[in-house]
Amino acid sequence: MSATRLPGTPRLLRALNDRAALELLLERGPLTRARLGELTGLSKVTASQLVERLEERGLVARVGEQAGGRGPNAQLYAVRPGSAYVVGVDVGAERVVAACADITGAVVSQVEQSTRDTDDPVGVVHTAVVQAASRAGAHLDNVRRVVLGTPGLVDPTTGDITFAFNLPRWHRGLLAALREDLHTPVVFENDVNLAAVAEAQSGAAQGMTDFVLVWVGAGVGLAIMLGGRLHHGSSGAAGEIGYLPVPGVPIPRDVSRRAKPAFQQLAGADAVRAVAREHGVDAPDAADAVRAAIAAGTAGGPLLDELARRLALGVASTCVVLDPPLVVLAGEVGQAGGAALAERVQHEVAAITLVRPRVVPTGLTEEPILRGALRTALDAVRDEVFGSTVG
Amino acid sequence: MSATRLPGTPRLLRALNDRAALELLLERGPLTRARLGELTGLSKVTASQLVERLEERGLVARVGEQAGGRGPNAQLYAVRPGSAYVVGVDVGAERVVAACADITGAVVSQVEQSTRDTDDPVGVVHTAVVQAASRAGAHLDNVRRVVLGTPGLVDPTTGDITFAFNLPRWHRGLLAALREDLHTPVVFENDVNLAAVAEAQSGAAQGMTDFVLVWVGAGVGLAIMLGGRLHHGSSGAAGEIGYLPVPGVPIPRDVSRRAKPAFQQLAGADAVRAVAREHGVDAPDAADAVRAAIAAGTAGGPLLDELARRLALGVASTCVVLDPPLVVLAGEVGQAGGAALAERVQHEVAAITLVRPRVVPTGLTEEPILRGALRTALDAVRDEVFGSTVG
DNA sequence: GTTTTTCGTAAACTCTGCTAACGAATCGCG
DNA sequence: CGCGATTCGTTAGCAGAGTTTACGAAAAAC
Repeated sequence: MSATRLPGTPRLLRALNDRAALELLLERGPLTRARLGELTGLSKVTASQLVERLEERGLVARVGEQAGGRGPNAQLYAVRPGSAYVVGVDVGAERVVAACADITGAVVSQVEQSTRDTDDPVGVVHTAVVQAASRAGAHLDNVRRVVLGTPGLVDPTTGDITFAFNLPRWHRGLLAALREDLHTPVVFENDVNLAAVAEAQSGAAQGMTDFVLVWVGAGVGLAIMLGGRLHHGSSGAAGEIGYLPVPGVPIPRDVSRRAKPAFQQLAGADAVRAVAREHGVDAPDAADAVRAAIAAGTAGGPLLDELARRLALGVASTCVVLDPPLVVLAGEVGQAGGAALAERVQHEVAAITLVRPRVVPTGLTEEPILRGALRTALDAVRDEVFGSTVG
Repeated sequence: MSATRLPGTPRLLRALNDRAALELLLERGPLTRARLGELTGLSKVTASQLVERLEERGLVARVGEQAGGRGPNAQLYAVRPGSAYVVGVDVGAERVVAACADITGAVVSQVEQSTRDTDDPVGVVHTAVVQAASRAGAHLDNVRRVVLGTPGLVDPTTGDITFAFNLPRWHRGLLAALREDLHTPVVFENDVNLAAVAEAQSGAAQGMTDFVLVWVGAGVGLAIMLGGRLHHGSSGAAGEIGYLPVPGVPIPRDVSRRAKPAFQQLAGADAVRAVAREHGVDAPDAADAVRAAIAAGTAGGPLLDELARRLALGVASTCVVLDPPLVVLAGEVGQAGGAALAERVQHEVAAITLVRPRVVPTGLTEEPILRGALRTALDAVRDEVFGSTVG
């Protein structure tokens, strides 16, 4: 009938303040009641009651005393790590890495397994998740969310994988299998998107709310971070820049799963190897080729220039549309290229468009996709456990 | 010292509820105290006190009675139109249109003037603003904001125009001149962005929070609406798709103000006229040429196909990056092309990329830029006058 | 003309946070 | 070593905001 809004009852204040306090405890480490009052803007006595309340709910705990001050020693409080856990998984084609983090974000365990020598890859993933949890000492009931990072597109309405270009077929059964006996939400997320989340948390885009991450590996991909949130697009296909119609490659007039996307053909790992060969660098792996070029110093310049010229076409298209302040180059090739490649791309982009984004290489080496998966899971779980601010 | 957050004091509730009530009064017309209670979720008593408060603040007023019910006639309340005004201006190269709207959004006056026969265009704009206000019966002190829609880029930090491709020089002096004696905020906004705002309010994108608008006129431009808000980009240059590096046009290796942007060369009005001539259609104006092709029925097909093919390159690039659910074609050429052109573009985009956005022509004929300017001004002014929800 | 329903307003209560005051603990200084 | 100065945490009373309950008055229904 009438779309009634959420009322504006006093109870809302509690939720708001409790949430703010918990967020502060996570960000600024253990805090005293008094300090928490200052930071939230609440009075000393209200802050004190708030802590008591959260302690009763089991969300925070006393973790020590702060000596050295003038008056009596203040009690320090922190979020209780054990109040909830999450599991993140990097589901690659050949290996699976799972990790478990507590609600403070501390990574408590990590498991890696190969899927090459098995004929039950779904089982492998499943076991990895369960193992990660158990090694963390987390009861499965206390694992509140599992986020799986994979290549391919995720349908934003169903959460299923809709299009998987070079993705093993078995990923399909994964959601169902995990959801069946883990009584917890399980979600997919695109791997490149997760890498961007990690980059924003502790990589080259630390503290930035707006930037894009260009992934250059076997395929090329793009993650878009706007206002601190990922932009997925209406069908989850935002950032599939492999399909950019760029100059220099014939545009397939009928997109099918067979046709090779234009920009991908120009800048994917296959293309990188081919270009490297033309420049006299022969390596089994695209990233190796790039590293060789960099090691060669001046002699490697022309190869890097050519790669930058190609990448710049896609980066320029992206930047002309979005005008981000920062572009992060990631993926095996992007990482291998380092500052040398990033600088060249930045220069090249500035040459062909008006926008002049900063282009930098990834600042992460250790499992960016996995870290991003954990972070994504944490954000969602904190909303649940701490009580959402918005209703 | 310590970055204290906003407290969570009871007073915040007032602000929240008052704001919600005002918003409802704007959206759902005059309301009784009881109905307002239902819609906000507040109790009858609180809603009643709320109305009283707003009436004292001069923001709402009794506008009648609702007879026909069972009990005593309920009093109807509505937002007082005169509590604030805004002025929007479409600043074109050859003419200026200004309009004044009251805080309810009703357009109260509209003024149009040519800038061709004068050597003081700044004065013309200035006069138009003042006239629009006075004809609306609004005292200048009560005009709380002026939004100027112009071509060119707006620097998000300063609000000044940073880059104006084919923009008369005198726009520079405009901000200063208006701010000098109007004691009110004056801001520039890109005209294409404003068209998108209007389209979302009452055009082809009505009710959509995510879509893009492609402007095809003398130049080509793009406006990006995400989550109901315009995306401007870090330097205000988001959507300058004239600079897209598309196949079929040599990419200028050194972007200067002289060099013609690639996609612009392919799909701007000049290109449209040229293509039309090749197809045997000779018209003084690009939009006329398109209309002629449509009027020609089957015979005009090939021309429209070619235009769609060209436009699709830019639209595809945009959609590959953003994956919007809807693309609106606007501008003189986009409007002239109507459904015939939009359908062809939609088909063509689907052929070269994986994403399949709906492509439709603009649903607005009357001064979209002006309407968008008014709407933009209103959104800001309501935040000020009603008290912002966020602090 | 009576009954029923609804409007608007009081009065009393609940929930939340604030200010003031105070005992207790700790350090600094004579 | 003792006293004063500070700061922690708590208790008590108050102020702001919304809720439930009750009620008189007005309009329609019967």
